Amino acid sequence: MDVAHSEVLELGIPVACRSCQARHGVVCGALSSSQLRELGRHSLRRKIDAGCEIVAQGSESSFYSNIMRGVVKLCKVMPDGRQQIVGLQFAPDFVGRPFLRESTLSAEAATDAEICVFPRNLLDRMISETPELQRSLHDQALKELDAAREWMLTLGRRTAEEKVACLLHLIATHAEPQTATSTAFDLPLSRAEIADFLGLTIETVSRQMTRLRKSGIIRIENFRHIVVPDMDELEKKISG
Amino acid sequence: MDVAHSEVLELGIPVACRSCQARHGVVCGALSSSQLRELGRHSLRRKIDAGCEIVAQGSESSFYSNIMRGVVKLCKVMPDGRQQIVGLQFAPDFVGRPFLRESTLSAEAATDAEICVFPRNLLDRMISETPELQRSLHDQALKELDAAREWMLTLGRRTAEEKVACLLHLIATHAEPQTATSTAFDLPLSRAEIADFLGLTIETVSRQMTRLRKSGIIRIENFRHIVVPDMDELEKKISG
DNA sequence: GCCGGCAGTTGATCTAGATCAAGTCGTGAT
DNA sequence: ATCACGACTTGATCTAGATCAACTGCCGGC
Repeated sequence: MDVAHSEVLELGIPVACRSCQARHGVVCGALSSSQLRELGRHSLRRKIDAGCEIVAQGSESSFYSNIMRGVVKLCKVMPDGRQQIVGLQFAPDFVGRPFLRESTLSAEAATDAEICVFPRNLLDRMISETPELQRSLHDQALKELDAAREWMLTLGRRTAEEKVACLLHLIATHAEPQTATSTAFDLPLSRAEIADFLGLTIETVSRQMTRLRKSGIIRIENFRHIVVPDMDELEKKISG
Repeated sequence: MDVAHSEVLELGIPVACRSCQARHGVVCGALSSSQLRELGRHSLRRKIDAGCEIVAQGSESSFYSNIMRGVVKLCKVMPDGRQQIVGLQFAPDFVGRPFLRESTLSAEAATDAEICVFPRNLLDRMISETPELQRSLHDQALKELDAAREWMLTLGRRTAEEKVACLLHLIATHAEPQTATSTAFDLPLSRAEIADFLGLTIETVSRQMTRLRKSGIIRIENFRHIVVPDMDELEKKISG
């Protein structure tokens, strides 16, 4: 986090400033400075290691968070162990389910991450007092809903190769482009996680990755680092 | 609609009353009587035949609606014609995408239906003026998001038989139960639509339906009418 | 430097569900 | 009554992706 842009609040916890909302999360951008100060007094900034759980499926959670850095995966698991990743979240997304205490999914850091943790009661009160905050959370919920439905199309109707291309495209759009057409990024997910996101097996994911590599659409360096020389070529694999 | 419970407003259009929100849609339940009167003055109640489109994918829509009766399906289609139903909506759900003019999906009546159509501009104004309305739409968005993610698990990780059981379960929970354990309902979707909802083909849907029939979990009368003698048995097919 | 273990790849085989091809049933028009 | 058509079912076959089984390459501990 860019400390020059943050307010350092009571307890020494940097939370956010109003002038650069995008960097600091959907929550903080919608609050007045006195609300921010109060929230900061009760919030905690935490470093999270990859793989560490933020919210557990089926548990009651007494806090919300904002992602400040890193990638968070949202998972659902069935009693028999089958697993599906139902969404990825990037900074500055909000993590938590307003208006419902029990979580129907788990949130887990996919990479090392930093989050800002808010007490649930306090934030709930602020939501009901601050239409601008309600609006900003409503807005995020709708974006997630659009993304979820787009992914339903991918899960239900695309081939394995298209699915993998979709995943690479999704992650590429959250990375800084290198030039007008090319992008490079580190995959935040293992092959097993990609499989659980796409409804495939590890082996098929691997095969489709090498297919895309052999066709020249991507380069793979050290398993996790991906180079896309031409995003248009990648998009052609998706549109169907 | 229960006319005894409605206010008949200017233009003779019955819209809603505050005392029985559930019957009349998430929008009307959150409004004051003067807002209701204003909204009613610019709203239209419409009967819609099965198959008729309410909002087209990719189009700009200048209205929202509330479902008063019937079932609405939300579809996404790919350029090459592959199709995925990404959600079903029942009365009293709200139809439309707040904060975004262009629709990324189409909404189509799955059965004969009745909807209440609101001008977009007017309702947008009311949303920004009425935290209670914002809250109620936020709440519906979150419910749809939960449902979408549950369905992602179904699409990505369940077998064909489980998928069909999930669909029947979903529709059964929106029908009036007959006794403590048994339910009966008319399917609002054709086999082709069920296939597009589950990411399967017509033939597999049909085969799995007869499998469930032969195993005694459901009875099928006249193709479209389903009897579930014991909902617990149906749920067992789902949990995995 | 060697060893063990995890993450990923690649190959051989199997199978759930797709595809192709007849069917049946029910309904509405002539 | 008969025909035509659309919605659904059923059967035979095919195939994309799953499963099973090596194998590679990297990284960390000793």
